Amino acid sequence: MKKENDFFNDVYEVVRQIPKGRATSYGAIAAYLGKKRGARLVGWAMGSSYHQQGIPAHRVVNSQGILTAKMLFDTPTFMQEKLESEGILIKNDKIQNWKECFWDPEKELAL
DNA sequence: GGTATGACTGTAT
DNA sequence: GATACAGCCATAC
Repeated sequence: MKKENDFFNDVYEVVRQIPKGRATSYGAIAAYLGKKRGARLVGWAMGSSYHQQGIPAHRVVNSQGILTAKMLFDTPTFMQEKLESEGILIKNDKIQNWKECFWDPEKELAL
């Protein structure tokens, strides 16, 4: 079967649509794609493609708003500084106003 | 096709 | 609050 609409592709689409100054969680994306417990796939998919242009992977954090992947970027501060530059307040690698920055694709995209 | 792994999440202790 | 364990799904070997 064709796979042009891979899980990866869907992840890219969603992540690309994350507005500036906002962030979302792996679980939210997974749930939006129908993989209620496939958060790991989202993270894995991102890790395999965060190098690609147009994928603001730094806007994707875990359910607690913690920058779990910051260490995987070129620099451990890249992710935090990037988010801070967009207006997101971060402390201890964790988004302080997480609930305010949280961008839920199921609601925002309102499919 | 089975085993191992992963940027996760939720429940249990 | 922190640690431990289990669940879930796709990719890689």
